[in-house]
Amino acid sequence: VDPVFALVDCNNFYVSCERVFNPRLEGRPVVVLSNNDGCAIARSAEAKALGIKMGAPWFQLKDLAKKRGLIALSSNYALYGDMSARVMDVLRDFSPDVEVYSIDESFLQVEGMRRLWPSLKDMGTEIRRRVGRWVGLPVCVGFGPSKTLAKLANHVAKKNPALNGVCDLTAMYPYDLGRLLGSIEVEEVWGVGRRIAEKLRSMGIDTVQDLCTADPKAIRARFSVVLERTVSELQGVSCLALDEVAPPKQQIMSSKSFGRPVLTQSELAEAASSYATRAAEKLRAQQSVCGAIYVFVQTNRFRPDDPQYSAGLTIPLPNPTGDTRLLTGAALHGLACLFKPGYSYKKVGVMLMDLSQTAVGQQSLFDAVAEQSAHSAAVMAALDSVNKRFGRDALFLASAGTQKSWAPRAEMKTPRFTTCWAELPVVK
DNA sequence: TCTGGGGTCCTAGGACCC
DNA sequence: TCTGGGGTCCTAGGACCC
Repeated sequence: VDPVFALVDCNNFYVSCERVFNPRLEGRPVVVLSNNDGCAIARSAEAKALGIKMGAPWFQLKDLAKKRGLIALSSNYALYGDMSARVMDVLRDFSPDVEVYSIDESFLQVEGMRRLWPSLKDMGTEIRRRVGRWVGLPVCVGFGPSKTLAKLANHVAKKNPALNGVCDLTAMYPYDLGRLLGSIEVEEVWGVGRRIAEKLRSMGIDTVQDLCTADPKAIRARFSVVLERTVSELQGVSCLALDEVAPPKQQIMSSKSFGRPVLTQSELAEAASSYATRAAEKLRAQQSVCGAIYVFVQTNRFRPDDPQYSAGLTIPLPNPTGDTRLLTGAALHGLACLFKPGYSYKKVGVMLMDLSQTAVGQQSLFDAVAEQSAHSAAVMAALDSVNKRFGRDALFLASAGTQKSWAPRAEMKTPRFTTCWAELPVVK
């Protein structure tokens, strides 16, 4: 049986999540901002109509807020993560084979389920209806014989209101499909970014159809095996399999911009300790340990007249560990080496590298080290269970600080409506 | 005053090995 | 005239994704 993939993608996901709990946002231009209230990373249709670009800095949009009633909200990841999980649960009713590709989109493999429906179009329409009714979010559905074509179908569904949010490329005649692909710019293809699009255009490949009919070997020679695969996928040959279980991450990063300039080593250290703690939690959640930690600091590159400084340092760990105390200690040691007074710092971050799975961890040659690491794992298990029960950071290292006056700004954040008892919506 | 934070994969080139 | 050749591992840099 030929594979059929569906790509289900939520429309303006973060904005749509906010609208579920604040219907007054319907019909109005709304953007959700990145961390530190920096850039617009989600836009309602009305905001797009005002000409607001993806990634536009908020300080440049404030004028629109005054004059055109643009509403900006800080990002609320607790809310979006929970809404995402609800959507994915609904999707699992339509196929057992689901790959959660990002917070707002999933691939489904549906060839085994299609006979339950008169057509794929009907299946897609029901997916839309059910996610809309049960979760409250609008989605679009694209079907294709490969993941790349399913992605493209989703794009077509989004751009053509007449399709009512569902596009099935598998049902099209080759001639019509060719005409359709010929009307879409090549950069809309999944895996073709700005640089590759530029190079393709210089070769006379402007539309998706041009890329689809290109010679795969020539593409491989001038680009790489990745783009060659993309061409095959566009031709309807599925090369990318559904990945149902996400493999453990190979590196874990935690870093954020400061809400204000930071000058002192002690404040940088609080932030580094906080981010090392967060990264270590993610590390343990995927049953990994890490063999090295990278710490970096940066000044504000958008202020070229200020003295600039950017540096990083990798600290190898003598024994792989997931212990917040050891990782924080290493991070702070690195920071002490990096810190130079007299600069106005904008960001600090840590990256955990050289990860391995706890179960296959190499045993230490020395009994004392093995004993220590067993003790450390027990302490971390206790720490994680306390924080799971009483809330994040119920128990934390004092080095992370208590005031955190350097914390990123989030001045327009909505409540955690679905994940925090104290912040449940109230109906009056 | 004010400009995000995560990730992945591939390639090229050098070191090194037999 | 006439430099071997094949392989692995590592790193840096570049491209992409959301």
